[in-house]
Amino acid sequence: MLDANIIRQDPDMVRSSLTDRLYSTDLLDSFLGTDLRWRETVDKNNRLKQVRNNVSMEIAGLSGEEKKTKIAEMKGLADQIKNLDTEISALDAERQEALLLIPNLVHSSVPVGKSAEDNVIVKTWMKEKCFTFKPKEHFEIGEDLDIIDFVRGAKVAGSGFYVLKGDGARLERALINFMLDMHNQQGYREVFPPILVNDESATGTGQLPKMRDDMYHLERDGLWLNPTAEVPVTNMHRDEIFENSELPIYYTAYLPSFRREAGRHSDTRGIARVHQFNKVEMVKFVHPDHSYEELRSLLLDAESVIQALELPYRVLLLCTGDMSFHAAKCYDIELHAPGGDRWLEASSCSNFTDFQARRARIKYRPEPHLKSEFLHTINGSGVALPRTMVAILENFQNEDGTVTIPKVLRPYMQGQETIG
RNA sequence: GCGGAGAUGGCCCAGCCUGGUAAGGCGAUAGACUGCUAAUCUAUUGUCCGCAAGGACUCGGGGGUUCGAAUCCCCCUCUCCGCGCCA
Repeated sequence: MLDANIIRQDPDMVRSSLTDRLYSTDLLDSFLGTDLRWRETVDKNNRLKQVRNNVSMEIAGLSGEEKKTKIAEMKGLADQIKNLDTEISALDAERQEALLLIPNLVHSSVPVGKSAEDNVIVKTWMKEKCFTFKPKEHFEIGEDLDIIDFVRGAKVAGSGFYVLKGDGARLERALINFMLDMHNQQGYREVFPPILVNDESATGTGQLPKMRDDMYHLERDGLWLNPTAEVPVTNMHRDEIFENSELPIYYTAYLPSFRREAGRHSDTRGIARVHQFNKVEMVKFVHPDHSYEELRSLLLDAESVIQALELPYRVLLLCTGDMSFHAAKCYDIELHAPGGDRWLEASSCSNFTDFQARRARIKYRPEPHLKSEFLHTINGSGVALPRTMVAILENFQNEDGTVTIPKVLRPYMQGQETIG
């Protein structure tokens, strides 16, 4: 959520940010109009309330006929105030609605562009792997080795779900432990939050109202299955104020995540795009002055996981048109999957600046006596499991159909060196 | 799920029965005073509107009654205690 004051002061800046992100500027105009009417009405009502407060004080000191007369006079005023209150809450709801749908302002270093094609490759690590045989795609490998079972997944929950079996399940568990251990060493505190989140949490990080259709909803209890650990982890501190000395705060969390992937029709084969997936996430709460440095270091922390796994990857700086609406700046890490010669997004590292903090009211106090201000939140996957699994299976496959286990994972698999 | 007790400013806590517009304390910061620290005194220490003067709002959340609600009524959330159920 943007600061209403900034929108009022510099609407043209907001307008150009919206345009760069390929958003309509209708929301901005609708906000400005409603906001003005809201402020006028609040002001008008405050004047009436001032009269009411003053007269009520007088009444307390009166008695008899005089008191009765005053009270009679006030009845009409009470009705007027009540009507204005109703009007104000309707206007406020309207302006909040617009405010919640306006995307974050883009950082000046973000390239302007329309689609994924305009993203900028800022780093490439390791050469794409060359094979002396034709590499298989991960779903073939998974089924040949009987470590991924799509049929059983579909039977249990439906299309878009799968079962990991035997060494597949163990590899998943090894990856989770390896990643958590690594992030622990990098200074992130491990947490295991609720998987279900309420409306306030989903609004706090920006999933609601815009992404409503992409989340699973439990109607009866009013809860959502988290689409990313970013939601519960960030919302742990909703409505909290930190002392400056407590920042920065780093968390890491392993959590299953759920996405309905409504309206998606391509990429249905395999485990690269599924409804339920594991992810190890990093979340930072930082001082606004340091958020871009913190983003860079978080990106490096995510990269180091992939480097340790010896997987070829590249880092993209997303353009304005391809960024999610709550990010001010975002890097994607893509893994190379040689089976289908594809690049798979395994991590998205974003600086949300004060966008989420304002929605979720997460503040810090610059100095003990000073007014609290919104801090900045940053997060990134470190990293998404299924796509890492795809990259491992496809990059480490051998001609005989077996898969070599990356060295760093072997301690997590009782020293086992291959699957199959 | 049932019964009981609670939720008050950054923190603690009074006020609620009997409606009159949030007392007091702690911590923090600034100033005063004092060889220094401490103590003491004074001020500041929630949100919104407003350039400002100023005003409005705020007692877990939402409704209602009233000229006026922390206080009375209704609904909801969370916490604690007991009971029930349960991996």
